Amino acid sequence: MLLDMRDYYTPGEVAERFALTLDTLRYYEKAGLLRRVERSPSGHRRYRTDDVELLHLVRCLRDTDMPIARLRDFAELVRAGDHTVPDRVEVLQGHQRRLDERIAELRDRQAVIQHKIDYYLGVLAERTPEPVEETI
Amino acid sequence: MLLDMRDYYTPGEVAERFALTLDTLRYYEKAGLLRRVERSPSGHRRYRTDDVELLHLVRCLRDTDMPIARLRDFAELVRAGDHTVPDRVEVLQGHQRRLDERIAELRDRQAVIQHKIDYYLGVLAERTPEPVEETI
DNA sequence: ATGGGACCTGGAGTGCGCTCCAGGTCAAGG
DNA sequence: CCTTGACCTGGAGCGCACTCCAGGTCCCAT
Repeated sequence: MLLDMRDYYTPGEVAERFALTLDTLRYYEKAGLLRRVERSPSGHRRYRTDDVELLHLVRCLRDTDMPIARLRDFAELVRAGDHTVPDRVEVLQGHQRRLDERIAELRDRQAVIQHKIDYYLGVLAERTPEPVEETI
Repeated sequence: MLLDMRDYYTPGEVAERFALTLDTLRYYEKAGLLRRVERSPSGHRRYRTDDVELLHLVRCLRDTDMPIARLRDFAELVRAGDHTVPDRVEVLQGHQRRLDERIAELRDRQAVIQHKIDYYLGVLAERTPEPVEETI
């Protein structure tokens, strides 16, 4: 049962894993979100563990609306070497802060919307003046 | 001290109140998010309390990423009359549900990002092996 | 009467993040 | 040998939500 110990992943595998299209994957590379990915002799991409890990983070950051431009800046820090770790931390912490704010905003807006729903439900209750059912 | 009891608002006032541009305000009207707004004899828009209230809700829904198309559908329900209140409730409740999901997703992603931050902080701590300061 | 400011119109332009396409290469299986 | 499928390229196109613009009107204060 030949365990497949390849040390790389094909574009199809990576795309599926992160629920991205091949186009998006290539777009991210062009945009500088990934380093220039390795190739097989035939020119097909080979994603290394490093790429996949970075892509995992990229996915999280995109899912939370970090713009491509900021992601590229972050990726450049990664490529620049270990001495940029403090800068990377700062970028990520800034993002977390913005996320906290965004979540708080969503909650606030939700409250306003809930008021409207409750108002509507009140209107409905009035319109159908169903007698309160009493348990004897 | 002549209290200004106008029963309408100018475009400028409305735009400022909701932090929208005049262009966006007109765009929303064209897009069907507001009913065709009244005009002064000179052709300038006059927003009524109704418009302002709807716009307030529209603002909340846009701030929480409801697409323009769905907002237009909602606005059409509003225009269609009181019998659509149950439908409106359903639209709003559906949106609340999606918001709950979105918030949950943001939190999940935040956790992943926090792991990365912690990992980086670990790397940094190792690199500068500061002796633990002990309180005597 | 003149200048400024708020507003009007229709339509073009922008930025973002993909998404699609035509035409091509390569490797494996029947 | 031929087909199939996975992948390649550069570049065009798309959907969304605005945003900007030129050229115009109206009204009020100096």
